Amino acid sequence: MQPKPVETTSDSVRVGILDAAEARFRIYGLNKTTMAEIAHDMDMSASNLYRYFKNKQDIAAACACRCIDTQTDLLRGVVRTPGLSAAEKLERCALEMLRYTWETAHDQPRINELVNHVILEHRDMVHHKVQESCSLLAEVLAQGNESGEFEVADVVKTAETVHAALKMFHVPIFMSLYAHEVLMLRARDVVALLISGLRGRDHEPSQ
Amino acid sequence: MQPKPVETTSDSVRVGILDAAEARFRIYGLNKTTMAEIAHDMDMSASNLYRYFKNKQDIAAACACRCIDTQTDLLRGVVRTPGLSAAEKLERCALEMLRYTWETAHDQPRINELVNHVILEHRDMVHHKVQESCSLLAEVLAQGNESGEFEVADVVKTAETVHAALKMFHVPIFMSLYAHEVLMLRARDVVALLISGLRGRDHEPSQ
DNA sequence: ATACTGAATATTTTATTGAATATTCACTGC
DNA sequence: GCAGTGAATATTCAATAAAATATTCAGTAT
Repeated sequence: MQPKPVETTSDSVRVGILDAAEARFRIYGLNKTTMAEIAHDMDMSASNLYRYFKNKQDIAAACACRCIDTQTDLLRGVVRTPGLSAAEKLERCALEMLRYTWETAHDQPRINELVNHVILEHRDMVHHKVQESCSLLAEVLAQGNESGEFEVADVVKTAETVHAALKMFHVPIFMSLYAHEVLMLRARDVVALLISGLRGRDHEPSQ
Repeated sequence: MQPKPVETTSDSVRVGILDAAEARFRIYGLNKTTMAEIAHDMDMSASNLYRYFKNKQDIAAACACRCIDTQTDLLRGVVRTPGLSAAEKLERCALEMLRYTWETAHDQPRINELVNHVILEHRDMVHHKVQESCSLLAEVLAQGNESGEFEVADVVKTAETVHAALKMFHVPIFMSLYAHEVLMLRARDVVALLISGLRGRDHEPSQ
């Protein structure tokens, strides 16, 4: 009477394959990692990998998905931290996200390249990630409304607005264009200006 | 006693070459345009082009520079329009820039690709363009301060902050990720939120 | 000296092909 | 049926040579 083992065996193999693949992708990148190598790490034949994944692209996509989830988890961690004001959470969200994006872009260029590549054929993954981020931001805005810090009419729409204004700090391309310090200061400033706006009485989302 | 003709001849040839090159770049792109073709359009030999430009990359760079200047001119047009409030100018700046970026990305993909390529080896061009944009935004903020619409302590720094928050709408990559309408609405919302913040009394730039 | 050219040379792009890798499939042991 | 394999086939990569193009240069005309 185990609790929901469902497909324990098959699933754990899948996870194992992803772990092995990710480890190699990190070091050698997607193109320089062969199915044979991943299979060898798992003590199986290359052909057997196809029992768990449709093809190599699918393994890459699943890896990218896990990376993106890590980002969302990070945000969730901040948003669900007890004892922080909404304004503090908003700032931490922006700065944590920036830190993570920066570090990934610099310390794990291979994985970053992998994610960028996968995203090209899975636009929906980006939209899903953005939506999750916005949901979390909406939570913060709602908290701000309750505590009286903010006065936001439409938390969902405004979350999207805030997310758009912070886009620059989420996107790897900009990481190589500016120094880390500059980005941190800039992010702080943008958040401060946004918070100032969220307090305002007269902000009306269009339509 | 002409007024400053300086290098009239040589300069007009340079402009002619750039016009010819740009026309071909627009249609065929940088790589599929040869020096021989540009030279033929100008009724000269390919080797003679080198009297006016160091090499092909330089012609491309000069073309990219002209495109970027067009953008800045657009912004300047909005900022120097008489009879608009600072808030109206800010919104028009954002929307005009978005419209231009969108149209360029969609109608002139070759030129866009050219600019992106050139930017890689001339980072300074980006920074210069950003600085010019920020100067113009700073003008608007200063106007807002004078008219009482805004209360901005450091117009230069805040201009950079506003520019960062609007980054998403200036950068071609995002143009293919969202529908034009969505971007327009989102830009409007971001500007509205920023304006609301610029009115606030308590916004302090960090450091 | 300035504006220019055609021929010579250097560099880049393109095409080709053999090798490496991805993917499929018929088959084995449980 | 499920988990797995090795051999066969399809696709992609990488090295190379050939062709196209960029760049230089010696020289002409004004």
